[in-house]
Amino acid sequence: MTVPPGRRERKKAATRQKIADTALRLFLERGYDAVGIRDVAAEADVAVTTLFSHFASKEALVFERDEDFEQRLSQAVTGRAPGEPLIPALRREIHALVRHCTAGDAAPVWHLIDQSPALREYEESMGLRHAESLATAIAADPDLALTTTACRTIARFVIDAQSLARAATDPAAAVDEIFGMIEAAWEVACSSRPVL
Amino acid sequence: MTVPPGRRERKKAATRQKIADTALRLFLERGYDAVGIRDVAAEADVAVTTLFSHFASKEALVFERDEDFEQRLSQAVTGRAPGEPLIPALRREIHALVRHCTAGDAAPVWHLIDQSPALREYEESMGLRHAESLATAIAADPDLALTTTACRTIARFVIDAQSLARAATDPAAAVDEIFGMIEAAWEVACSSRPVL
DNA sequence: TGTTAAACACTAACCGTTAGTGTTACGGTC
DNA sequence: GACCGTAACACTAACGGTTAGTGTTTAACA
Repeated sequence: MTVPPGRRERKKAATRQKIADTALRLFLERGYDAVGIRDVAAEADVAVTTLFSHFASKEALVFERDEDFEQRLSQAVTGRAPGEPLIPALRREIHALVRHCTAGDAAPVWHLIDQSPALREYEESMGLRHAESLATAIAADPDLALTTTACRTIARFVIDAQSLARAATDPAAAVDEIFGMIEAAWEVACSSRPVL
Repeated sequence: MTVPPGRRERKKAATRQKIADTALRLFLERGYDAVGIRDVAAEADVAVTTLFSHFASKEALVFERDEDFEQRLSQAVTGRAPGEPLIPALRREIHALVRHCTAGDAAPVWHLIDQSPALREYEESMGLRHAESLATAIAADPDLALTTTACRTIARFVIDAQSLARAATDPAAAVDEIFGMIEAAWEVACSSRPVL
């Protein structure tokens, strides 16, 4: 894991990165729908099958780093300071994520996403995956001891917050507004906990 | 609108219905992935292009009546008794929808959906559309006067409730549990309303 | 009755994706 | 240092959903 990876793995990672970079460049230049898989493969100088051995779908080329999202959310739960309440920790994380999407160098990519129905649909479905893994992280916390349904619900709400805030005119304010609502939902879930 | 439709429209509706029925029968018999569009078209005795002039995609064949969902949700808001609070009205509607999905003659169809990733993804994306139209209905109620963000948030939560409850072991109990949380979120949204 | 628009049909293709089949090239082992 | 197993990569050919292009029939309406 921590030892310097062999040439083979370096080459593999390089190929993957070259494909992803090429794809993103072409998508930004010409638009997502105007670029075919065969174009990307040719420009990256790999075979189509090679491309699909690195990425599960055309959409996955755009969401190359989506596992980071998933991990960051889970770690906001599992890695928070002892005794720190859950919702503020999540709120901080969502603030950071939304900022990352609406400003900074990732913004053009999100602009691309907003314009392609296929990408938006894929993003939603990613969101569900993230919500499920977040729910698992919440359910695993012994300090909380909530219903499965309550964990899943809160997780969904948090993902909704990210998605809704991105679309709002003032994203940061929207995060706060929605998290006010989530906080209240959270307290209901805690107070009707099965075993106190 | 209310006059008896002409022969042309009756024929069109009949063709559409025949396609939908044939598709659903084949899907239930052989499984969604094992049936191709060309199979459905041949069995319904229409051309493939005709099929696609009635349905936008293969998945849409399964969710033939999804506009009913959308309308029922909006009507639960706009058509509720004067003075009736919003959330209980929505809770009733979601209870009915969840019951319809988990029991009754629609249950086999939902079993089909649960087993196909393509159908699940399509359903989510339908859910977003439903949430957006529900949000519009909520925003249009002059008694409420909420932020756009608050309306969208509540609408999403309600759609989440439907989706989460369907997957729970006791769907009806899950609806109540989640709506307890939604009610709390709702009150926060109301109390921090822009103009009282 | 004739005009027009819409429903329908057919062919042929496009595009994402995958199966099948080899061909390298690297890493670990003797 | 030669050897073997394996994983990355390549190539062809196809499959399945979807659409463009081009007619042909049918029914509403003047």
